[in-house]
Amino acid sequence: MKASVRAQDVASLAGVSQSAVSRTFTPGASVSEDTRRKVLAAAQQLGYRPNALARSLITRRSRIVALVMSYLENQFYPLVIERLSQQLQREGYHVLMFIADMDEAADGVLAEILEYQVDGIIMASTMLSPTLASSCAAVGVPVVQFNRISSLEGSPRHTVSAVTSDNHRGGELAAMLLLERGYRHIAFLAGLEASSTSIARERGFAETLAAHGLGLTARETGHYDFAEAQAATRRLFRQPQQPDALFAANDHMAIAALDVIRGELQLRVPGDVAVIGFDDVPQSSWGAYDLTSVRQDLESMVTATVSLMCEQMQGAFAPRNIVIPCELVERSTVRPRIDHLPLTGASF
Amino acid sequence: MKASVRAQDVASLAGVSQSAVSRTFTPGASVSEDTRRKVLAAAQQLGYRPNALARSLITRRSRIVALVMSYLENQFYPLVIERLSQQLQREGYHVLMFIADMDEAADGVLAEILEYQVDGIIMASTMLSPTLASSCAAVGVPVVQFNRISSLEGSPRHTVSAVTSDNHRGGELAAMLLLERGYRHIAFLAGLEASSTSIARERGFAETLAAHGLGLTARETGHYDFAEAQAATRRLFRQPQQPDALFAANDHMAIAALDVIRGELQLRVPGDVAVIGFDDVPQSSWGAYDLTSVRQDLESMVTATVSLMCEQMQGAFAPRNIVIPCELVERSTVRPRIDHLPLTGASF
DNA sequence: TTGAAAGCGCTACCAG
DNA sequence: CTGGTAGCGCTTTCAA
Repeated sequence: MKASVRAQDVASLAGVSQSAVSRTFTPGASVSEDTRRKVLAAAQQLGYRPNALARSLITRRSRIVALVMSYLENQFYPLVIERLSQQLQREGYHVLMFIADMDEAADGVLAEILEYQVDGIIMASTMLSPTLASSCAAVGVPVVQFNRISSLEGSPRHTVSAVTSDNHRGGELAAMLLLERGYRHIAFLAGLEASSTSIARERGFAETLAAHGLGLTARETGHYDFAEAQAATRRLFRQPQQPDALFAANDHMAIAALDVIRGELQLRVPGDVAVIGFDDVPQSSWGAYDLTSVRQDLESMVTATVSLMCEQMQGAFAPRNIVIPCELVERSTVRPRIDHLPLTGASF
Repeated sequence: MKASVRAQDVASLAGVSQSAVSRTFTPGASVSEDTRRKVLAAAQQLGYRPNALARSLITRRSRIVALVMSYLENQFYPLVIERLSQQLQREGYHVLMFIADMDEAADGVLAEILEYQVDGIIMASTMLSPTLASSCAAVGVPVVQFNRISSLEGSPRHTVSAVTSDNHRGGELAAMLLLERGYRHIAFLAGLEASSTSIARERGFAETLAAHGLGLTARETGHYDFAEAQAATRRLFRQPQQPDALFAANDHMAIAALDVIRGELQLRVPGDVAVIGFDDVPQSSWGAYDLTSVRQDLESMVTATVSLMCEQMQGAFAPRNIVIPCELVERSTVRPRIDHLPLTGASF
């Protein structure tokens, strides 16, 4: 059934040595135009394709990058997969995909990945345990975290590279917008307590409020999950002091909140309540939501991740963090500025 | 930097032969409990992990399955990735991910995949050209198509296995619901003209209408794209005879249509217009849409795909098509039955 | 049950 | 530029 054409077969047919065949398929090797033609013809005739596994065994480079991910329900991540694999493909790498649970460290999974001699590992929306990080370092496999940074508690040796948005700044932008538009009872809907992104966004947000003499009216955790975010929203609005604005750690939860606020609580957005999300996923621009959001620059993040990865795969570099600016995208879930209205409280 | 522990190193430390190490890591090989213990201890100490590439070279099974996909914008497919890789992982396989363009055959990409000696290829939302299909067959790599079947024009030799929903039946269900609820000016929003799913859904839909003496009031193509589906919807409603119901080839386009119908055209749903989608993606149950849809049984489809794939990887089987039933999920974009209203036209 | 030896298909290093 | 030769790390005979 399976023919399995080897380089030797091609060599025999072409009347050259097996080495010549190898060279023909190695970019930048020295082969005469004549041999090259003969080899290519023979290869074509036999349907020969070099065996990447055998090649990797000797070159010690598999040209495979592992992508560990969870939480595909959030549309942001599918887009990451798409752009990341396209860009990696362009660099000659292939993506070995792994799905991990969102909240647990991906150790079990990664041990297995290592057997495939991957040239690098990209971790998105997943935590890398310090143990695993060091074992990757020991084997010399570069790791880049996407949209999450290592907790600061670990020793420096265990720190790994990361690409993130400027989440802190994003939180600031959200807070400034709400303050400017006159909202004063402001709530935050967190993602996962341990998530570095959620923490940074909240910090930037709360610090900016505090700088203007405001605290968080309420705060709940939605675990980045739609149903849980809905439940959290209900709790938020069950307080005696109802919020007049809500900042969610991502769009996915902001949309869940919008459904509760408009559908169940019968409140108007942005009249009664303002809502801001984070990510700017495609769904946020859908007509029925039209969500104001802090956009993550997916394209730049992916580009940075790929170049950081390539850089680390070239040689051993010190871990590096790349921070991508993010920007506010105004839609209709925060009321527009009304210039003739005097602002109460702090000035801007 | 890179230690690269080999079986030989473990053998030396454990004081056994390298073969013994190999056997220890080969399930079902005959090793004494004593040697096994010594090997495991040494392996642990050195941090040894078998090299899967070297293993594959000799066993001729890489335990890698290629997943070729496009069109991740439609939330259905990220979920497919998630479930598929989880189930494949459970069977001991790993997923090599490829993103292909939606409308072009995935030939370039697949030629590359073949070099990695994948044990099988799963194609989702992508077409496999007959040329490529036969070249896979020649190499003996099983191919399973997910949610798409080969065009019937190809010679039987080039037919490959496929898993689909019962799309024809799904179209029937949609038509029956609209007829029953008294809609009579019914339009269809197609996906891609060449897409087997879109074709089957339309056929089941149109045939059922025809059986009740009705034709399609209008028909446009949205190319499975949000913006294009919106444009197509505008064209649909620009006709002299405005539709009072719309069936879209998938939810993604149905949602795009809903935005246009409600937001731009200021029509009420389901009062003025009914909308039905296909897939039942999570977004369809979001409060702002609450879309009536034909549900594809993702879980069953994935399970069928995995078992079909495994079956083919065991030995050469004849190509097989598995069809999974689908079911109607009623939400609020089609008006409820009103029993006391006499139905006009055909009876049910 | 064990160890020695023969490759899997390829690249890389030699002389020529 | 070319062909021989020596492995990459592993599994799998084959004798012991």
